[in-house]
Amino acid sequence: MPELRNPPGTFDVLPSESGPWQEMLSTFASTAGAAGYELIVTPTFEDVGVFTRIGESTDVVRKEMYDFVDKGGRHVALRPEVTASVVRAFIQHRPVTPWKAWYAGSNFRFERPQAGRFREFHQVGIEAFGSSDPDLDVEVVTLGWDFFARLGIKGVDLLVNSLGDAACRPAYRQKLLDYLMARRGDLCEEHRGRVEENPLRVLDCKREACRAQTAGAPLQVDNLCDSCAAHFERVTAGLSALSVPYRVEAHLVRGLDYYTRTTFEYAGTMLESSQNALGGGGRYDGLVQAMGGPPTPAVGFAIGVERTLLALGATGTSPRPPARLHAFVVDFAGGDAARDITRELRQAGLRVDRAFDDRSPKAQFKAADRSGARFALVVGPDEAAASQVAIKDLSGGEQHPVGRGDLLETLRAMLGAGSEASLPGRSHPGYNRTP
RNA sequence: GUGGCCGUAGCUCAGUUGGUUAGAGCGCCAGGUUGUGGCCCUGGAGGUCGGGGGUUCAAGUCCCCUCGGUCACCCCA
Repeated sequence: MPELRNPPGTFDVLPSESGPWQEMLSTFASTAGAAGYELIVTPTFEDVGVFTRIGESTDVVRKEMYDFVDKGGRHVALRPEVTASVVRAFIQHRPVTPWKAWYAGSNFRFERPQAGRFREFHQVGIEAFGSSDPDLDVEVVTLGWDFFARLGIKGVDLLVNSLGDAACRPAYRQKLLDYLMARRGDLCEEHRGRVEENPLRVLDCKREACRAQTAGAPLQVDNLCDSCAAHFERVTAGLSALSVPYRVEAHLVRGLDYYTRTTFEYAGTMLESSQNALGGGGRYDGLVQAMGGPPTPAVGFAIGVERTLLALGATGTSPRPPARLHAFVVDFAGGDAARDITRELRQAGLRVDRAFDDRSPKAQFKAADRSGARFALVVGPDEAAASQVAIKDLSGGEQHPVGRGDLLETLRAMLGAGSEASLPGRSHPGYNRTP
């Protein structure tokens, strides 16, 4: 065992297995970009206050925060999620609305790692500020759905719910609390003493005791005020109109308690592990104001990169591996040709690699083969003396010389317009690895 | 924070009731082919048996502690 290792709950994505990451991020970028969302980059750490506003009673804030006092005496925290940072940036910079942003990056939560759960994990997500139009909810939910579809992931369940707003949530909360208090003794041990703290949580409890009691509990969706009911109706109607299959899950209560009205989750039914939420989000019409900004409705989602990659492995569909090399230079005539040719071809837009350390021809050809390159460009003493390069097709074996000056042109012709599609693929054993 | 299972070469693993210099396959490097990969043959490099302590004439093997991994609870991405 090496002395120095990555910290618990973190991991390396090695060059040989980073293809799916790149594929996933570029797919997300183009999906969000096509809908008018633009990249936002915010700090990975913030003043701890940015995150405590997202809900003092949530586990994320209470016990999972990676916070510390820095050398300047500031109490900061590595972000446990990105939404709070985006809201902070929105308030700080006051952009004109509607304001639509997407992001990708690390998040940190101090928890015991397990399948699909890490201390540093990655999310991609979008946030849209300044509109309470239910059709924006539909756009956001659909974007996430389409993202999974574009990756070819099968078996995603879309769960939607409405948590109401300031007008109808308190009344419902009281109604639910009355119902639960009457059955308090039959709830699970955990919730028996915490009903008043957050009655909605009980609905989400997975224990048998609670489930039995909450089966007939009043539901928020049945107790929405007129405007929330109309909003939710428009959202579900929109999803139906766009043929996005969803299921109303009245017990869906998300972990961050800033959500209002629409909440949703993408559940991976293909995952064997118990962490099967691929992503989730909702509307948070009160958060901007709660964090000191102007009253501004907003909606967004976050999707877990690791879990989505797990889902890709589980469904057996993998993103196309990245293109490999066009050519690999084999030079055993001193190295000048390798040095010059790689530069020339790379500047011309080709993907080219070479060997170093003056290795034997055999070793260099072996390296060329392993690189997945389509052609080997061979320069030995004979070719060097004649100012030639031998182009060898690595899939077959035939080889013929061309003049040094004709190399680029000839190679381009042989590659067939140099399209990416002409590159050989390669299997990626790392695709089914976790993460 | 709590619990189950697991730590032997880069990877996947074997190692007999504790008993001599700890093995295999794959991978890597070299040679077979004075200049040619993918197949084959031969050879080589690579290990404080996660770490520490204990029991014993003797520990990879048994005991304790610790670190790490993994899965689950909780919660969530």
